[in-house]
Amino acid sequence: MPVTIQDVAREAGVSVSTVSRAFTVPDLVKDETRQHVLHTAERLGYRPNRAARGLITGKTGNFGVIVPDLSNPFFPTVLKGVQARAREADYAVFLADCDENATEEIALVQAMAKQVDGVILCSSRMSPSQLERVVGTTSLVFINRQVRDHPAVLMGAAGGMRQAIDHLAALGHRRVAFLNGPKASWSNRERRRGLRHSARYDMEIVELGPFAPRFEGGPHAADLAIAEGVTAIIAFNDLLALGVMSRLADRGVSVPEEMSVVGFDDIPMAGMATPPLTTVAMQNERAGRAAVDLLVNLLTVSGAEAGDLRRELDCQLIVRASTGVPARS
Amino acid sequence: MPVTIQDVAREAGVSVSTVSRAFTVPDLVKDETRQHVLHTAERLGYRPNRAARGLITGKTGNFGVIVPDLSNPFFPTVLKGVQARAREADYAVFLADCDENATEEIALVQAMAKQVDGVILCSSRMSPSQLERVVGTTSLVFINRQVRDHPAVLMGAAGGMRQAIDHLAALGHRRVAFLNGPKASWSNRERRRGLRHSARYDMEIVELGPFAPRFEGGPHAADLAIAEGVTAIIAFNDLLALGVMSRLADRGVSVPEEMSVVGFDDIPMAGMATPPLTTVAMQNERAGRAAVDLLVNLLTVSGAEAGDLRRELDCQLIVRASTGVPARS
DNA sequence: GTGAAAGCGCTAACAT
DNA sequence: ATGTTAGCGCTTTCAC
Repeated sequence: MPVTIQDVAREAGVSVSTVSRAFTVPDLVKDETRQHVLHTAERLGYRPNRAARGLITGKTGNFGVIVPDLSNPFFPTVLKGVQARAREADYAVFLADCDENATEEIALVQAMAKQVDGVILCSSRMSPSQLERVVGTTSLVFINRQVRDHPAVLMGAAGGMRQAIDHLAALGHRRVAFLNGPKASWSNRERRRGLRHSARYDMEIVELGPFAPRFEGGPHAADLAIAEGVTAIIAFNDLLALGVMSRLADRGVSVPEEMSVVGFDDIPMAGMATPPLTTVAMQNERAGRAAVDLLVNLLTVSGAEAGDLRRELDCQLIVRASTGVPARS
Repeated sequence: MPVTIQDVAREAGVSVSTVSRAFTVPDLVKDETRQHVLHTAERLGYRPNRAARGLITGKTGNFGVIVPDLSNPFFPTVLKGVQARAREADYAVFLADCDENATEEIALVQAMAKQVDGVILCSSRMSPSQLERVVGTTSLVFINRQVRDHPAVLMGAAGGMRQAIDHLAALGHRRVAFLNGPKASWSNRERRRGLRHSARYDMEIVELGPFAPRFEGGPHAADLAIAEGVTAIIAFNDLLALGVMSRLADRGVSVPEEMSVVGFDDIPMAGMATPPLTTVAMQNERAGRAAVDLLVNLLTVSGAEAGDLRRELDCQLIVRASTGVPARS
């Protein structure tokens, strides 16, 4: 029932090779013939079967993306960028959600491998040894994870973290909590690194956690932070920050008058809908696009010298409301 | 470089047909042989090439999902359900974002068609005539869209809307605004329908919009609603509601003391992080799973009699905080 | 119960 | 510039 290349060839009165060439190497067929073939194909509603094509070329025109958890709004924003860029580059994308489970993640890469030219691993939860096992299965590009010299898009936290610290310091905060995210998370290490790098003699940092990077992790984290007597909280991400704020409200601690809260990630909605939450905006969508660029480049280029394999994106503090209230200290 | 069925056959000392059978029709090969083959395959790390298989069977083991906008947090939650159920049924999923653009949507369906066994169209933005054009391209299952007798998962709004209306009435509200979403949206029609169906003699409904179902649409909507002198606002969805609340805060109108706000969709974060927002929770994840069930059923069953083609999910009002403040009226 | 061979839709040599 | 042929990795008759 589907229209094949044979059908088009027969209808157009040429050989299949000519039809094939009209699509893949247009320059090799006479202008007039090509027009005719293309027109016939259009009329018949022919669309090349990429799977069949891939069988012989070894290229599928697809790639995969694996994210830890779709219900974490951070990932859809990255995906949005991936999607947009993928279509521009004429790639179709397989999506999978590994549910924060490294074993699942491996299985998914392997399941996808044969149907894709490469896979983008978003905030991979795999251990280094697990990672080694999948490397080589297919072309890999990482987002927010550094694996030896593999291509990666890294969303740095140094700039945003420094801004956050300076901001809080300027408001008079002297004792601040940092709520750790997942310990296997590169982003968490990166944020801690930024934190240490921005250390100030006049500010004490209390590290808490790790906590699940979700709303549900917030309440407990808030209780611990309050018990520590801090006047400001820097949460691993917005979701956690939101959970924290919810608990603070329940306990009658007002933000930002009594407690300043800072979150990471760019979930514009979070900060906009909850103005006292100050956030460090990440360039999620751009990261998604960059990852596709890297992958396409990797697959296109001769291979040996693949140009820059690493893309670093920075981030920026966004103060939406009156976090500008000095700590009572 | 990849391990093929040939490699396994050679290594196991059997023919390719036997290997193939060991995987697809295990009963047809002797127990002992099968064990040996499967073991060898495992050892070599062989994974059948689904594309090649699909070429001959006509089934790819993949399906596609198209959503209007990944940055609308409603869709990722549905996707989460789709993903979970897809993996259980051993399907891989193609994802595409049509950017609220019907023309894109058509193109995406056609582009996917050859690589999938079916497509799930989530809140399709296509016009009826556009829809007719893609029907027949591949098996289609709709979410929140009714197209003749095509399989669909419908998230009804009647129950939730009635609860919302009764709730607001009980609080003493007599003049309530409904902020319309996209006019091509089935969900919007469904919600309006629920609204009319729940009409009360003691309550006046002011319809406004349509507005984009996004945070950005809220501020303007809020201004119009205030100008209309309503004491409560029912927004098409949570995103819009959040935008409304943001504007209300800017204008010094406190929620819920001076204005009650109700949103739709299940973006748990929205209501949890912003307690004065009352929401009607939809069963997004379940809808995603149901859609996959429908599709799998459609592809598996003999075809003629495909069982139930429609799944209706209901919704429920969630009052998280003190919306329980009577209108001053 | 197992093997040999044909062929799915397509592209890439190799002719012409 | 175009046609012919041989497969890509797999399933599926058809023999044995």
